[in-house]
Amino acid sequence: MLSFCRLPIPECADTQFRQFCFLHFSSPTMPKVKSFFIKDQLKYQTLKITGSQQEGPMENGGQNMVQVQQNGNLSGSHSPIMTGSIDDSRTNLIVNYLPQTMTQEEIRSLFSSIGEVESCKLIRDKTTGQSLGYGFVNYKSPDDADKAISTLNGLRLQNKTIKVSVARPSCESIKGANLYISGLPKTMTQLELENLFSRCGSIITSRILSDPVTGLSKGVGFIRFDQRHEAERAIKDLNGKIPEGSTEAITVKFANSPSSTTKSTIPLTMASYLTASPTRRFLGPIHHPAGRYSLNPIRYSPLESTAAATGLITTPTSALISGNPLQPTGWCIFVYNLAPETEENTLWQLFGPFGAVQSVKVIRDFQSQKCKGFGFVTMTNYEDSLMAIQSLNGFALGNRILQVSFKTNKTKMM
DNA sequence: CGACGGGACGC
DNA sequence: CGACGGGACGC
Repeated sequence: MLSFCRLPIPECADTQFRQFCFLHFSSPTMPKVKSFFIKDQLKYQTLKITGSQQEGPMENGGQNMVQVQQNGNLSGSHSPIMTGSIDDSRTNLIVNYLPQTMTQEEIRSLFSSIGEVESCKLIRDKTTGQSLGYGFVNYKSPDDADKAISTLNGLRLQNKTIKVSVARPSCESIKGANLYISGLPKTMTQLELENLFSRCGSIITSRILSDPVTGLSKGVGFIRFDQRHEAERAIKDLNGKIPEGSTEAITVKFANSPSSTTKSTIPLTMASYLTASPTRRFLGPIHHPAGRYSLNPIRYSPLESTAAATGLITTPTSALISGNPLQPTGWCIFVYNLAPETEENTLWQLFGPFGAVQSVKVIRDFQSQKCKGFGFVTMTNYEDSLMAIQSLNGFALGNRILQVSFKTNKTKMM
């Protein structure tokens, strides 16, 4: 069942190279060919494995390895572990792409089959407790660590192929080096993405997100650099830049941390629940048009104060307003004729009195950071949105007359 | 008269 | 000769 072979990789005992070794098989179930390459040196070697998966590779592999072996000292010639040393640079492994359900004890059990494990830690989300899919295994002996890499790297567990490599020493400078990139051309490949960012530093991983159904790129992706300063450089160099052959500027920023990612969707959902029904109860039934706005209607819309009540009869279906499909996010309102200096707080102040406002957005020119004359406001309740539109459309803000309506589907392309 | 974003965060 | 899955650094 195991789709790996025991295969010593002496040159990978060199810490500098080991972390760049990749092992893969040509076939998931019956590997005939095993190859590896050292990314930094663009050097790789393939071992043809034709016989038994246990003995054959051991011998073949060991001989083949000698060609690239630099200072292999596999069998007994190594010095004993330094007593009292805290040097775990050769014993500490990072295990990636673990199955979601795998526990720390299962990991410990698996890796203990190689040799004595000093410590084992599965990294979990701080708040949810969910596995983050990676962990650390520290062996007592460097030889066992080597053996674990050669034996367990590439092991298929459930739907995952785990990766076992030497962990970089824990160091502040490698944290926060993961970038989130948006605005990528839909045609851009992962390789092209890496080519774009490789000038800024050493890329550890990259990824372009794609729609699981269509397989098409979502135009966003990730780049993890080796060092945080490299990521910072990439933000400076590439944020707002237009890739060659594209017309759109990309956005480069630090990626969310895993824990904040899971948190972020919950408050929005909660907000919809909390604001929707209780608020309406306080407003009273529809046939009672004297809402809170009727106390001072002239303040917002002197010309339309009586018309405001007529829109409260029914909530339209999603088909009626094309820009507002019935979505959990609410009703999106287009606000036009904003001054260049307009900021978000202006929109909050304008729309807040009409009910729950989920978000506001002032659209700005990237270069000047001045408002392009319009913005968007998303409100939770249809009735509140309608009241806000009817009241604020035509409202004089400074020396400008606002135009306020539900958002349509217009885009630059159409 | 015109004018309708950006985000998206990996199972 | 040839090449790579997927949240990669301690929550």
